[in-house]
Amino acid sequence: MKETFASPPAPGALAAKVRTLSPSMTRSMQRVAEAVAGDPAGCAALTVTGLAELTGTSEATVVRTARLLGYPGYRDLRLALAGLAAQQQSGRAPAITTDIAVDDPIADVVAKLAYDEQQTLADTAAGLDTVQLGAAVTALAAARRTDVYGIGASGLVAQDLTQKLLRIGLIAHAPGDPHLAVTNAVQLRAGDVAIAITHSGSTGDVIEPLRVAFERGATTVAVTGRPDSPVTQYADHVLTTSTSRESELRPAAMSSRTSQLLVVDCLFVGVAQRTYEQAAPALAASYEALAHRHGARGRP
Amino acid sequence: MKETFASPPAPGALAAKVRTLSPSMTRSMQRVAEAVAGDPAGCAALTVTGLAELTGTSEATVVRTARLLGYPGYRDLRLALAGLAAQQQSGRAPAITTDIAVDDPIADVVAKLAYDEQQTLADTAAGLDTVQLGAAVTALAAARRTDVYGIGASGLVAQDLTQKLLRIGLIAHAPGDPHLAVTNAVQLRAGDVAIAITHSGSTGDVIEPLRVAFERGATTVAVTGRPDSPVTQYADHVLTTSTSRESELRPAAMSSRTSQLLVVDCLFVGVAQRTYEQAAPALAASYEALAHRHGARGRP
DNA sequence: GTCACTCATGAAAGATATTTTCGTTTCGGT
DNA sequence: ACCGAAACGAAAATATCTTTCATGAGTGAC
Repeated sequence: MKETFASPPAPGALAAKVRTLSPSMTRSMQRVAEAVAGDPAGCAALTVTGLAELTGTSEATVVRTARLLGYPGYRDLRLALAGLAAQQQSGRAPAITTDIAVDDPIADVVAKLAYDEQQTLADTAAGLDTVQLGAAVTALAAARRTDVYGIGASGLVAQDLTQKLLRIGLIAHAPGDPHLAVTNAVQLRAGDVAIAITHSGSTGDVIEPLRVAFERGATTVAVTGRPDSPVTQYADHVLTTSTSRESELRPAAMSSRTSQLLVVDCLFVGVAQRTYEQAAPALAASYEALAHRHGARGRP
Repeated sequence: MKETFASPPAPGALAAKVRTLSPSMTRSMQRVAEAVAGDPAGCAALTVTGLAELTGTSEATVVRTARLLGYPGYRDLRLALAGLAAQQQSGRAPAITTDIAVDDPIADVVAKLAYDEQQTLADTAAGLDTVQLGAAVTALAAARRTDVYGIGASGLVAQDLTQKLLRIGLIAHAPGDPHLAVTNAVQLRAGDVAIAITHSGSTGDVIEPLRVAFERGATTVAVTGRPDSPVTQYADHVLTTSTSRESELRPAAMSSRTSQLLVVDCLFVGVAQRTYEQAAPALAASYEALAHRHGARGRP
């Protein structure tokens, strides 16, 4: 075996090459070349024998055609064809810009959702004020205790942040009940931190505890999609999340959640960096504990 | 669980799949998988024998690895590799991510986190089995009631899904307590749906209620990063989430959550499509209700 | 420690796919 | 009608891929 390295198969050039070489081809070869140019993806799935049958010719002719097109043999033509097919496929992506429709096939739904969330992440990262973020991180790292307020979908984000902070040894709460939240907020004082998470910035149940914390002298942070909304009134630092367009089938909650989670992750990693000496072993310990638990229960 | 491998050869998902399946691979297979993920273009140019030599293993091992990655044999893996190589060549980012370091400035943290999560989303979307997803959606749309099980970070995802399903008028629960979960599971019967969300696939507290639901005849769905893990044993449909590599400052929970949320969103939108007549007014109604609430309390 | 057992592994046999060879067919010119 | 050249495909030869099977390394029980 020699394993010849053919000239780079020049992706899009195939159709052109077929046209150029067509005159110098015999009838059978033209049939093969046509099939290949017409449906690269389909042909890539066929063996020599398969392609020979499809075009009503023989294996030998297929190989001859491959040679004429500049490849050492059919095997290499096939590889090039697969590459071409993949490129074509990926080029056919921009159907994504449209909204999700009721009759979209499930594969499109996946693609569109993924794309939208990626977009949301990019927007959020671009729009995040790193100065405010840094200030919030500093406050968190030094806090005696931290409260995180959120309701509904944002409540889950609040809990997510709380879980993470607990993992690195900080004291954090995410009261689920609005009354409990206010009760908690009353306990805060200077040096503590309160974080309110609300997309609209107008959720009374979340604004209220933040206001209390603010008045008690705690450092307050608002994570909201509306930097001009009521909640910012009581926030020392405002972190803006991004809102991509919503639609009937894609409620705003979906993208705001993605955005909020990115912000929350940034807060977490920032704090973990600042408190590395304490955070690293704490993280390792909680990881260990869970691993054992899984080992013990998972595989009987 | 049946469906040992039914994964469609989804081109972009390869690196992710390697990462996902790596734990269940033997040493030699890992060497092969690594080579393939590391240099798709180079490997596409090699025959089985060549790749076996390169990785210091045997042809048999190479074929075995190809199988594990979801292809019928090496030939098909090679074809997919060629496709991948072509895509990379045509201007797709090589995906070089440096880990987050302790002394990274906060702006870098934001950028890296956003990029990683975007990557995770892309991987998940590419690796999601739309057939399984469709089946799960169908079951959900027709379910009398739905239970969603999850613990820790995955518990929040479970709640997120539950909240969404409730919004479109379905009956869904996400019991937080493991005992409560089992108690709930006992109530399920044929036609109902149980969904287990667990990254490791080995969380006993989540497997147990799913097993109960499974035995009661409910349709069971597992959302997990490990398609070969114990939880899939009791799952009619397995939805695989993607795992990007974790690091000290970036626990696995972070990217698995992103991935899980995408899957959950897909489920939700899929169900909303199928039950559009019912879902659309329900969504509108809940939107209305919240808007009034914000208006009333937000602006005093 | 030893034994029995499982499982990963590669050598080689077996099956396919590709390439080459070679004889037949076709076609244009005389 | 006959000749020669080129096209073509059947089948042999080769390369490549897949499967089988024996071996040995690792693991847990005793």
